[in-house]
Amino acid sequence: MIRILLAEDQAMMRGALAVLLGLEGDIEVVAQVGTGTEIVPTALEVRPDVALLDIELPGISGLEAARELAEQIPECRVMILTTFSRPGYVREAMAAGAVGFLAKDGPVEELADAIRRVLRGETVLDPALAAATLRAAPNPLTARERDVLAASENGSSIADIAGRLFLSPSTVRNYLSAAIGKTGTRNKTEAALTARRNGWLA
Amino acid sequence: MIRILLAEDQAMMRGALAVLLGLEGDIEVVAQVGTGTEIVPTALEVRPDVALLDIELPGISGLEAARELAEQIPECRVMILTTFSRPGYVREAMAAGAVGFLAKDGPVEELADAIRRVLRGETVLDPALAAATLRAAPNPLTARERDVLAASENGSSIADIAGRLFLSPSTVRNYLSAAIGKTGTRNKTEAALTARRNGWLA
DNA sequence: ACCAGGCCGTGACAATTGTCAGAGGTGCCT
DNA sequence: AGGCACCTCTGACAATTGTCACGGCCTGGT
Repeated sequence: MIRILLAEDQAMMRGALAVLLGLEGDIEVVAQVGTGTEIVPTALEVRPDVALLDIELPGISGLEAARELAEQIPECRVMILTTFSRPGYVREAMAAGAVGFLAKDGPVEELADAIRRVLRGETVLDPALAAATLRAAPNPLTARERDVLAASENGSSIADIAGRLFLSPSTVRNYLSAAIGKTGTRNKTEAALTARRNGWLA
Repeated sequence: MIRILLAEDQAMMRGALAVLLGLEGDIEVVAQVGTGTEIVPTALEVRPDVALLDIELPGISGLEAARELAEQIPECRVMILTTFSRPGYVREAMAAGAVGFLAKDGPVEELADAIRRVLRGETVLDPALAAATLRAAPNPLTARERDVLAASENGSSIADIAGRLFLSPSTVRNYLSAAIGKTGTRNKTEAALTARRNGWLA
């Protein structure tokens, strides 16, 4: 029996996947969590063979959890299951030690088979997605630029961001200006959107 | 047998729900679509008892499709299944003639039962959500303000929006200013975000 | 020890954005 | 006919944002 830990924030999706995987004769969902924070503690307890992680979760992200799992439970294979096939996500997932990357816009039928394949030691990654990721520019933003962009995502003013990050408004404006240049956009809102779309934030 | 039409853009979610509902002895998923545009034509063809519609779909939205279904196939019950329990969505769904509103963050187990209940003529709507919707202010934005806000969601400049909507920049600025006032925000980005969050757009 | 690159800041300037006070026009309701 | 709500536009002004050029402070690599 393949023991699975399933991390997904949308309860209905989580439940549906759990039932579906449970129908496979050789797969057993031994734990389900709805937040990123629960992933590592739960995994330490149940010792799953495969962790199936969404990226965008409350608490820590699935990518961060993947890094921690790789460190603390190296024998547990990590597979990322996400809504967005963003180049930055694929890159980060692989860097975090994931051995599988599946998009939620693919057919469900692939899921169980993908799990079996990663357990056999194979890497599951759509070749077209891999190529697109390699073709796409890697994250050009510095850590500080990422911070500032992330802080601007809710439409905050520069003064707000400066206050929140304990920086001077001028500095924030400089970082934003740099980010606008690097993203090839025209203002901070566009910059934040494209950075997010490319998976360059969080 | 209860005949279901399932509209949901995320293939994995759609497939999982279809399998799950198929496991129920009295339910049969007779059609699955991934875009809003396909809903009405498909429904006209297969004549489902219940249409289970996501709101945010490519093409037309589930809410628009619900309105059309109510007109063209009044005997087909419409149930909305959505990620976001936005007050504006609930309000619009009910106004569009939907008899059920389910959030994807609820348990899957409720789904089949909810379908049976709407078919018996009951209305399925979480009482707490209904109360929150009634408590929340109804959409205060005029049609034009909505247009302008929606056009500003991607971070476009006022000049861009004006060009796209064939309005003068001054007019766009006025609408945005009005929207900022009505949403109680400080700039167009915040205004667009809160309007979207409340389900006041599209 | 030196340099490159990142971090933090300043000041000045131009462009964009947000506010306010107008002034018409339409269509709907009473 | 009049009132009302909405649409469209203008011009002026203040505030915010974006750009540029600059200087200083660390840190890691050579």
